[in-house]
Amino acid sequence: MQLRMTNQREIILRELINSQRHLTADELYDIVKKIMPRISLATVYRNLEILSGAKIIGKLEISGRQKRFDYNPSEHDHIYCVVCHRVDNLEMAHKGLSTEEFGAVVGYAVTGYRLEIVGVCPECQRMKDNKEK
Amino acid sequence: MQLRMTNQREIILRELINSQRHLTADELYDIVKKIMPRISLATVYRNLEILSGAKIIGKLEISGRQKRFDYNPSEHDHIYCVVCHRVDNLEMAHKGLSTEEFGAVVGYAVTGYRLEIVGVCPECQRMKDNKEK
DNA sequence: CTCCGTGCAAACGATTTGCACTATG
DNA sequence: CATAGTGCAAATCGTTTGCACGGAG
Repeated sequence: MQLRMTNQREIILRELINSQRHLTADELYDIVKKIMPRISLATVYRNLEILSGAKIIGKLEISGRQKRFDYNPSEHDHIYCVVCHRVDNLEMAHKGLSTEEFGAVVGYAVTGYRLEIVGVCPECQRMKDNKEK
Repeated sequence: MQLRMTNQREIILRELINSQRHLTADELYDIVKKIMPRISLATVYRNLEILSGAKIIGKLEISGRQKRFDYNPSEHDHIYCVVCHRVDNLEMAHKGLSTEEFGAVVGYAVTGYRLEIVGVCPECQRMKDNKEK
């Protein structure tokens, strides 16, 4: 199955990048609808899923209910506002700073952080090994 | 408004702690239903919300669609299995280790991490200042 | 007795899916 | 011209809420 560059996919991608923000599917839908009024929300969802699967954009599954999509697909950390729920990027260039210093760089008043290491647990490694035999 | 220790609240809390796992509301509901068959899922949701608000348990809003609740209310990091979606605790005692070393301690094969710093963004700080004047 | 907590069902918000149609490569 | 993608509506999933009743303090 190969990717086709449809009109709607192109506009969705372009508007996400132009926004320079971490939009939810429906925020992006509102923007794209102004350009292509007959587009459906389902199309936006489908394309965001496909584009993040292809590593063309990033997907954020953190900080609350709605997924947000990141115009920048490369690895980097995020900073989240508990009041308005916006998410900003943190450049890896500042690695080694404390969370407070990290926040200060982008003007945030830091109250905490969430760290989740991701991987495969011992049980699932074992199951995988068994399958490969 | 003060907290009452009802039968259902007691069982919900006890079973979450006994499990020593990070359960979703419906996983915990399945467990509790065996002990108290007429309990409703809404009661489980309400109590988990109240107990985490009172810092008696922790709430995890990361790693995917469903919230998970943590029997351990104190600050600590988590490690997430991409295959079975379980979440384990990481003890702060190991601070200073790399993410890979962190994973090795608990037997995980680490593939990455998610870091989100939490705070108040510059705009929201300004709004707050204005309100206080 | 007060009023917090409960069970039930219905409502809700975000996301996904089945279907017939369209259009890319 | 094959088949990936679309628009629409309905379905689904996790969670919340309104309401009348029940029980803890």
